[in-house]
Amino acid sequence: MRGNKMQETMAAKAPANRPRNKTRIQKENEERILLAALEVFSQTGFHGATLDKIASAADMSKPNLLYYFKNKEEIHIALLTGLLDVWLAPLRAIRADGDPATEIGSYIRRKLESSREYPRESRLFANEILAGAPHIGDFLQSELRQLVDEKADILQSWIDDGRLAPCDPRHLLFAIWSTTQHYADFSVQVRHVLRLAPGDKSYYAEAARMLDTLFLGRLIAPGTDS
Amino acid sequence: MRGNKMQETMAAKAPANRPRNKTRIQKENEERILLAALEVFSQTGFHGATLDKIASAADMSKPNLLYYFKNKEEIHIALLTGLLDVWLAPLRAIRADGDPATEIGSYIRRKLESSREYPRESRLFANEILAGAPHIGDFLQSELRQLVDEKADILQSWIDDGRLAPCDPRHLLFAIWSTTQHYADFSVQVRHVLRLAPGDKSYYAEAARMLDTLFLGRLIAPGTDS
DNA sequence: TAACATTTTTACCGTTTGGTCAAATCTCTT
DNA sequence: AAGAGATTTGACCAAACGGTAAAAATGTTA
Repeated sequence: MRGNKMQETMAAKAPANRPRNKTRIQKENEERILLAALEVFSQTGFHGATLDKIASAADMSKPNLLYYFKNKEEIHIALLTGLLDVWLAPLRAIRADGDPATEIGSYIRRKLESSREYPRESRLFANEILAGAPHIGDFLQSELRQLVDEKADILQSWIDDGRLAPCDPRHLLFAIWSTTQHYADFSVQVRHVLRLAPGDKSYYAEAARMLDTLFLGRLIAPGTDS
Repeated sequence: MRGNKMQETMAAKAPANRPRNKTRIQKENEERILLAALEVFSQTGFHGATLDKIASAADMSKPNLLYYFKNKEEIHIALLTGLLDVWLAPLRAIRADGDPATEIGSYIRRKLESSREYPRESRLFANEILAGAPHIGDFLQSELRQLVDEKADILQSWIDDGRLAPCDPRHLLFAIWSTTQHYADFSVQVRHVLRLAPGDKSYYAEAARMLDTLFLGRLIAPGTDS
């Protein structure tokens, strides 16, 4: 078939296609678009975001935006997939040969840090899960589940050794995820309850103390059985 | 002014108006609409929900739906405001004269029960907060904050009495909210990690055990300092 | 059952939105 | 400086969306 030349031409015309080195402009603009899209998606969710909003946030015309990403969903997926490794990184760092308290404490600190440094990413992720994970169902079933299995085994071994209270390791992870991400995803509520101005992140220090008490110390004083 | 008759006529024509007893049909249909809207809003968020979807879920034509609620936002607000009391109820029930472990344990159980029984409501609420609470900002600043202040005082008195570990009471509440609501809001993720089928809620038993260990027991075994 | 109010439907409208297309402009290499 | 390819733009479109108006149908009540 004499489609060879055809393919070359195609690849040159459409930048999002097959392996063809990216131009300087391509790299710059894709970056700009993703940054703008993160802002917009994390504020209004997938359906609330419009291509016009993203384009104007990226200081770019809508057709130009669509020159780099073929539709709205592709931008969303690009953002999410770029996110997943960041999301998993703190979990990956848990070591089997460490001390339970140290490892769990470090994990909590990393997740909390992640919430403080990347609240938009956290909200993007939360939105996706809330919506039923239409785009990252595969990730949840494969990469995430496998890594959780792996780390749950480590936690289980600590339980078996009597160094950790008997509990379902996966639910322990759920508790860490929810408490740490809460400060990014529900920051509006947190701020209203604490009477803080928008953008004030001073509550993270107290949050860290609370989570240390909760996960590493004990909350209820002994000898207070009713 | 001879506008009296005018007012009466107005009130009769527009059902959503001033105090005029609701018809049987009005009560039925408003209920149907709110139920359908809860389903749709909780699945796709405010922007993802369309009047057509809600109408068809309520088995009703769109103009007919708009005969009962004047626009999309009004339906959303009606749902949310109906929700807030339910959301606060478990917190209200905390008693100052109770035992810390008992009170906190009961509170957790009530919140967890709420997540299991009303996951759609929980997701609706989560969506609203995630979006920056555009419709319930007032609630957060007034009712919620006041009640939290009140209950935080109770927790603080327990801390002062040495019956509860020193910690910021508000952050303790955050931890309870996040961990319990996580099972409703992030159920997709929970199910994927646990390899459960959609609709399977069997994980709530284990969740309750985990949260008891976390909040009422101690997670890290003593004497394991590194 | 007649009169009146309530409810439902049909047909429609303006706007927003995701997306296309071809022409124009810019950039880079030779 | 010229030519090829990459990028940007303006003009446009069909579908979806939120919402309206008025007539038709139904329910209620005296």
